[in-house]
Amino acid sequence: MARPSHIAEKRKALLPIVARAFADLGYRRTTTAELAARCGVQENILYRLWPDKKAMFIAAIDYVFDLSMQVWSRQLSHVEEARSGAERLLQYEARHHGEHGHYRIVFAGLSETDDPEIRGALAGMYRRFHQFVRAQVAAHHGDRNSRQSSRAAMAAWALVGLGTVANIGRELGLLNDRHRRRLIEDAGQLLLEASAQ
Amino acid sequence: MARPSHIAEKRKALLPIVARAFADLGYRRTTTAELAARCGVQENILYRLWPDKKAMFIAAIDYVFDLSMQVWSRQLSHVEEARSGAERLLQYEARHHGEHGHYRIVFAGLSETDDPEIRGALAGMYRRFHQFVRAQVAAHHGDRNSRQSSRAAMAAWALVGLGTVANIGRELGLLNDRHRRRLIEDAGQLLLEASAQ
DNA sequence: TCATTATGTATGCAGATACTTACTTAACAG
DNA sequence: CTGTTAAGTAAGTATCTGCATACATAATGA
Repeated sequence: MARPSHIAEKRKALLPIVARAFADLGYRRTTTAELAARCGVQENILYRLWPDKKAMFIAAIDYVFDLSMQVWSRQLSHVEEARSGAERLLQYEARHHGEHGHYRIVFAGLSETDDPEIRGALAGMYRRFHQFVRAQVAAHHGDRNSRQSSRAAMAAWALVGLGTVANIGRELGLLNDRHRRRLIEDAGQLLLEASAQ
Repeated sequence: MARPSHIAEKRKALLPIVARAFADLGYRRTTTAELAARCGVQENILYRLWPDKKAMFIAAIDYVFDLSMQVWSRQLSHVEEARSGAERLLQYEARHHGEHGHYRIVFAGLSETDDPEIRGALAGMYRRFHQFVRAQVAAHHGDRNSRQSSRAAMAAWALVGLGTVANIGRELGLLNDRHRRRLIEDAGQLLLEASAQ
């Protein structure tokens, strides 16, 4: 009939702003009024794009995951024989880890883990994240898609932990850029090598 | 004059309850009304013990740190020559890591890191925590109080990260007890050994 | 005993906060 | 042109929240 909906595009356009708000303020302090103001719209418009505030938050979680996946696969697509994908990602992260502050959304979510929907979104996100890292580790070890060793899985979790503590250290001013970089590079390499059976 | 104050004792008595509330609910959702109800007192009584809600939260942060320090030093006091302190702590954590859910207070705090007081409390807590782990790692490496190597510092951060990701994995149901235990034991041992120069 | 101070109860309040309602305006298909 | 529906504006509401106040009671030292 009349006037096609542009809801999907609008969602896509506002999502980065919404995600930044949640990253800046955490879940509770990010009020719907604040979100609307940052987006330059009225609150009810946000409620036409998402059913409630929780859905906006979950969309933000998915957004930051998709974004870092995008960045990482771009990094992997640069064909280079000298280093494995894992090594290239490690080097990239050593330089750019967490520079957008998006991980703060994860911390915010981890304070709301008794909500089953938020918990589910976070769990799925971590699962996919870990799966990706684990595949890179396994490839580095030379396992070609065969049943991946549980050592690779363990190393992948440890690497995720490394990234997390690097973020915490940055956030709290306990690790400067140089230290953080060395931490990720050295400990990362160590985990990568030492876990190779 | 008249009637001595028991404020310090009351604070001490209520602190575990306050800490649990923050761990269960995060910072914002833990209302002063909720705190009062859990403590079985009226709100204004809490405000006689601490100047404001933020102070209650910071007290909770310190409390969980003191508590785990207490547990750890008890673990270290069991004299045993076969294993280093680091190894004993690792083994203990592999079995009991995060079982009180207190680390959720940290996640809550990390969502409020733009508040300078909370950030300061968290940073101090992490600093002392890391310092402790680092000393254990250095001792394991045989460095007897001399200038501790930066490798020990790095390994200590990685170990803290390991604990963090183990907590996240537990919280989100991504790591069961068995996996979490193996992760801490194996990756922990690996970090301990491989970082020894 | 009495002045002083801790402890406890009840209630108040100004400003959020998530979400809604009522209504106007503008785009597009037929 | 026109009927339909999306996009936008403005204001409202019920409830919550951190914190304050007013007042009664009880313990204690002098």
